[in-house]
Amino acid sequence: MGRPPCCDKSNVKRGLWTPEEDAKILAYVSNHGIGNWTLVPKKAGLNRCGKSCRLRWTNYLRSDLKHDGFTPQEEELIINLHKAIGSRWSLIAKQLPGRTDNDVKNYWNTKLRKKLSKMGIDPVTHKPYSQILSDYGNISGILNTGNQIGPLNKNLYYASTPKPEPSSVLTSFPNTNMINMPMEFQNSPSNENIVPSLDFMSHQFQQVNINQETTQPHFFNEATSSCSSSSSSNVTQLSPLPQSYSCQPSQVQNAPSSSFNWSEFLITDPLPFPGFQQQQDRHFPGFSSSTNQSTFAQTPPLNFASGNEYGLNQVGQEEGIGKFDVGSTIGGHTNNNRLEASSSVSSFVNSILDKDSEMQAEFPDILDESFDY
DNA sequence: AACTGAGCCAACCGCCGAGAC
DNA sequence: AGTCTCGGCGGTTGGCTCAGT
Repeated sequence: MGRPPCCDKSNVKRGLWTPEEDAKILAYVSNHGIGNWTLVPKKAGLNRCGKSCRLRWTNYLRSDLKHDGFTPQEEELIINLHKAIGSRWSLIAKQLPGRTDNDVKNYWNTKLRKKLSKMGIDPVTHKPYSQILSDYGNISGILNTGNQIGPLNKNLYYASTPKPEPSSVLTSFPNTNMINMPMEFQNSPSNENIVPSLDFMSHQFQQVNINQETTQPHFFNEATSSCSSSSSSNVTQLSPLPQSYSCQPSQVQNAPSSSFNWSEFLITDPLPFPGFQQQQDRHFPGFSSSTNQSTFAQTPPLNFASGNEYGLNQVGQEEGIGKFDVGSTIGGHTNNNRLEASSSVSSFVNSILDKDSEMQAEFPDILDESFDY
């Protein structure tokens, strides 16, 4: 039953590609075009998995790819799109001609994330660290029920946090409530804009000369983990944290002891995206979470490149770079063929709106709160 | 010259939805 | 209807390069 396997994975070559192998793929594609990748290794005379051939082609060999460095315009577009839709690298890459999702992802991880962090902006939430502290402290103060369970575990912290600079100034947490975040709130997906991100925590600890043995808050010490990023016990059975550092549901070992129905808060697509509401408000004054799609379709086009709030170089709008033209796609008014958003993007936006409405209904108090940059 | 650590990036891993069988 | 692969995707890793010591 089913198809035969595409290749014998134990007998295929792995690792870096040689120029000869590249030439074989190029020759094959130029003669036959791209189609069934499982046939490519055999027909091209390669001892590689078809999936590996496809990746080599899409990420490196395609003739339309750029291999030079990212421009400031591309850089800012990536930042703005990441702010709007998170780590949907393929969607972001579609707005950058000649770039692959792998390119964008690597560039983000190696350059942009650090750059934002140095500027005092949390690269996950795209909010200033000071505001995250403020938001988190306020929420924690309101909802603190006495549970002292941290959303991040020690291993994750150590794995992600650079060694403190010897010259760092010894301070303390501005608001100790942040280490006592109530469990109920940690597990609400609507809390994503408020839970301190890993990057934020990393940044925060760079400002603190931590004596790991004596002064490190129990926030990081308390939990143990069976997965790479979350604690055990009842804290992280379902994680509200962004996908990049949350446990997969299959990794959950123990059912929550609470009668609270956590499954109600599970969403398969971890919306909302940090900053999306701000984007709506910024570009469409009066556009509320409850705005329906027909209203949305009548709004002006989104242009994520129009802002320059990070102090980076202004995007070259004269070249059309950065037109994330959601409005025109949905409304059917396309003015920029080169960078027109795909239908998947528009449906993606629709799903955002749907989720947003659901979240608004379920957590009105939290989502009504505005976040200003 | 040798070693070390950070930066970078190509490639792999594992998950998922769609569709073939 | 159930099983399986394919293709797409995001996350992670391995190895190369280079600067600093």
